[in-house]
Amino acid sequence: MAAQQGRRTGGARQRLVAVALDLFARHGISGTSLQMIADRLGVTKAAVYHQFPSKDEIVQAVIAPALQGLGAVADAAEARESRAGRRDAALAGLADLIVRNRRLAAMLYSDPVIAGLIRDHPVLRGLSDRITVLLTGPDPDAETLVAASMVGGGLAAAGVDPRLAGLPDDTMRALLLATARRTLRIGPARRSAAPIRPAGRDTAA
Amino acid sequence: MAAQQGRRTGGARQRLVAVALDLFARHGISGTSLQMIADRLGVTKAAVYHQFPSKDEIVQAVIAPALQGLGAVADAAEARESRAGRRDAALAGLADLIVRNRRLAAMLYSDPVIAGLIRDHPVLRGLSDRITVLLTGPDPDAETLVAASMVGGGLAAAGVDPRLAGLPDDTMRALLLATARRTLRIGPARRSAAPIRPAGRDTAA
DNA sequence: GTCTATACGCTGATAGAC
DNA sequence: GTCTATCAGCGTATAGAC
Repeated sequence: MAAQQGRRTGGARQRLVAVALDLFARHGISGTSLQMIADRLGVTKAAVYHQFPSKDEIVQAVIAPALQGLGAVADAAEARESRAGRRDAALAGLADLIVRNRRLAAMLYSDPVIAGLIRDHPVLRGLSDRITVLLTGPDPDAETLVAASMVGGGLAAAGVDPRLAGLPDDTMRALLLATARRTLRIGPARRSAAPIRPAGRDTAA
Repeated sequence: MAAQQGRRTGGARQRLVAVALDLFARHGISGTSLQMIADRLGVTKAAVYHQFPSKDEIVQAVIAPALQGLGAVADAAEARESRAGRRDAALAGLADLIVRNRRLAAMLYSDPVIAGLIRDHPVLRGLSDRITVLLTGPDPDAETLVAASMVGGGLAAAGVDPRLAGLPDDTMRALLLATARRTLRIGPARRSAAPIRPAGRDTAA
């Protein structure tokens, strides 16, 4: 693993974000110190502080691509005319995002620090709500709500599951989508719900 | 495993474990300091250290009932004769455990510290593997593995979802079970798969 | 961009009085 | 069971040299 040291052109900033993502996913955000990040990069803490003014800004930089991806998925899905179309597009977009950013997605879903961020930050909260509405419709009953909750958590959990790490992306995406649709009581996906390409892939673990 | 300390003498210990669970669930284990626990109890850190020799032992005490519950579920499920019976019993037991220990279940599933514990501790790892085998059978294909992974993560996610916090336990248990069975491509539950009563309920937040 | 050096609060943890 | 007092180490963060 040890994230592509060979990339000479790649800025120090990019390498820092990559190792931070890896450490955040493994130890959690609170469980990751700037010292750990610096050690992994082979530099000192001060060098880290040269790139980012605070740990919080590192967190922000790490999750930025995922937020951008989620925003793009929500935008695209909301543009559909039918409710089923919006739901299908959101689901396909989510599955695709998870596959291409496996660890990042799980971190977004499970880290308590992120949960606090979503709780407090209006923009993030709004994004989270938009996705929920896309999946469940405006006034979901308890059954739909439970299914949507399980799909969200299930997608994120599958994304990091080490037993699934070896699955090719295409297979993984198809299985995630099919299983999620079954959970939500939707029939097999139609071809129309093509994934979108918003955010870059996770740097290799 | 410090479940039933002598009613009078164990009062402080029980309260400590209860607030620790609440704080762990909210901020994660790494994000919870002994100072936070002490403050919530209205005592000093030294008083906390009088009850437990280390933070690690507090973590152990918090997750003990869940581990005991999981062990009981696995034992009961493995006693069934048919594979479908084992799978059904495991699923029903899991759903029941989650409902009665909502926050604890989610913490077990998502905290990086717990993940490390499971990775390193042979007993915990074995328990986790037993549950997986009960749900998927001995040699699962990729599709079954994805479904099982999503069910596990989904159950835990639903357990803490604030949108579902108001659902009565009976409703929640039934919906979790039905949705999980659908995800795993199993028909409606038969009456035989009755839940087991291993661990106490979460202490209120 | 990276380094050394440093500040200072908070961390988990210990010792001993009440 | 709880307290005060104290510890070494690590946490984030800053200043200034190279």
